[in-house]
Amino acid sequence: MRCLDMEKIRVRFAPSPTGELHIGGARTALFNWLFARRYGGEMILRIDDTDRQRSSPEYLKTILTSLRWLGLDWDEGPEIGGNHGPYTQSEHLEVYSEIAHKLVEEGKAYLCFCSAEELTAAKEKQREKGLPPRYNGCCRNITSEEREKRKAAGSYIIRFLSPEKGETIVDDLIRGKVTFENKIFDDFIIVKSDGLPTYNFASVIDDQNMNITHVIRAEEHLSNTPRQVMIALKLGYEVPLYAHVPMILAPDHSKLSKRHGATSVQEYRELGILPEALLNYLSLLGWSPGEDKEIMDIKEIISFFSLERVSKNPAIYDIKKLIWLNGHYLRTMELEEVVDRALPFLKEENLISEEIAPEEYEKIKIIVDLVRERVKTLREVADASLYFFRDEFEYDEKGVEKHFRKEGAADLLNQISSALENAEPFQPEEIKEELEKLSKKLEIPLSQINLPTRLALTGRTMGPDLMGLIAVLGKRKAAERLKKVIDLFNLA
RNA sequence: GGCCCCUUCGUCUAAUCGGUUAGGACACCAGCCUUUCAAGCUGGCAGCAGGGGUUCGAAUCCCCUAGGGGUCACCA
Repeated sequence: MRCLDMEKIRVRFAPSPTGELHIGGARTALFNWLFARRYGGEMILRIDDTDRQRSSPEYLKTILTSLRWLGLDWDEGPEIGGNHGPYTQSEHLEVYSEIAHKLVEEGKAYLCFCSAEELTAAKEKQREKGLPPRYNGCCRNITSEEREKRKAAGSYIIRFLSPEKGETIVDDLIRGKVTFENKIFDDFIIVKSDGLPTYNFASVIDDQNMNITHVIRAEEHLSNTPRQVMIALKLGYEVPLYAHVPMILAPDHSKLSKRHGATSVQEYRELGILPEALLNYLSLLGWSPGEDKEIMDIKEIISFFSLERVSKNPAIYDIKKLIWLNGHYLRTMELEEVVDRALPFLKEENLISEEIAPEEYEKIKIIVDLVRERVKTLREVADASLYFFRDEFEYDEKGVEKHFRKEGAADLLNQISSALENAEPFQPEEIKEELEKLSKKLEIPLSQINLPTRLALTGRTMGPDLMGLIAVLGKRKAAERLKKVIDLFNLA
């Protein structure tokens, strides 16, 4: 057990670059980061890329990008270095190999020459018999002479010699002491036939060499932990403190996967979710500040965070709450902040050009302010403001049927056009006055005027404040659009 | 199947040592506001998995059952 008063807290997030950063990984990264920041510790980023087949530099890049986008930084790791590098496992493979062979020399591990096919066949048999699939230990007692001969002849793997008696206890900060009987473990593999270490092995060595004090990771690793503890003990390492945080599950209670829709940080970013909202939401999955407080900025989350308040049970991930939170952030953030983040989405939809003149920016600001009350994502900002930037758009069919396809529609639209003509200056207040005047003159309710106006100007039956909308559009465009629908729908 | 973890409204969660009308949030429903739609405000619906103990008293402690999840890979 570690003596924590004497050393600085050091935690690590160790993704393997075999996919994008998903929501579960992001939450694990977040909890590590919060723990480090809360207690003045250090956050290390390590890349666990010992799976040659599935790891790729592209995935690594998106993971780093996602972490940075979320605002989770690291004190040591890829791209910034540190005193405990290299921070990518594939860059110091000799270390693992050396230690593995040392264990073999000491009789704590041994070479196994069984082929992958033989092993899977044997396991299949055991499964059929209803027995747990275990390695039968057939290479345990090969003589050193025989070993050298076969070693020269072909590839081999290295297995850890598991103790047959006793128990291994994992002291978990969240779950308490968890006891495993040693006899349930078979001689698991620590070095694969390609010479690369397995996760359980490499991880233990790196945690030691990087001086990791707390291993905070998802609960799926709890069952692996005794193996790691056994290795650490055999190697004479200090065992770090563990904290296994609950899993994040899909709404159908299964493990989160592609078929559950957006699961990666990157996808949420593209959907127009704000990092602030995602971080806030993620922090609430398996943790709570202990009071009725849910909307928190990152500083507050750090100040409230503690592992004692992390819950034990898995959390089912509910996108509705994330979306709601995002909407909340969208309408409470500084307007300019929202505008700046919406800009890329507007560009992507080809609503604005790459370069924006200052006066155009001011106009966009007014537009974003107008629509942000009723959208929940940045992407929706683009959709909701489409007709401000384009003159061509669809008209809501039901709306057309209801407000245009009737006697006197053309006349009404013309009257509205004239009324708007009189609004001077062309500002919401004045526009409203003119439309109200028209409503009185025609002796019809204001809504009978507003609805067709909105439809003619935007193609939609709902949207932001009509007067504000008309003002932004401008007198000329408003008149053009009102006239246009008369021809377009052949109104009488 | 073996082992391990978990179990409070549909969902995320609160309830420090056992004593609360079991609290908040999302979602849902209703009302208010209103030029539409939202937003906002107000109110409502809804939960201690089940069964045994221990105790004056249990969501909270113990046991059993059930359910969910994880793991048992030359993946991490």
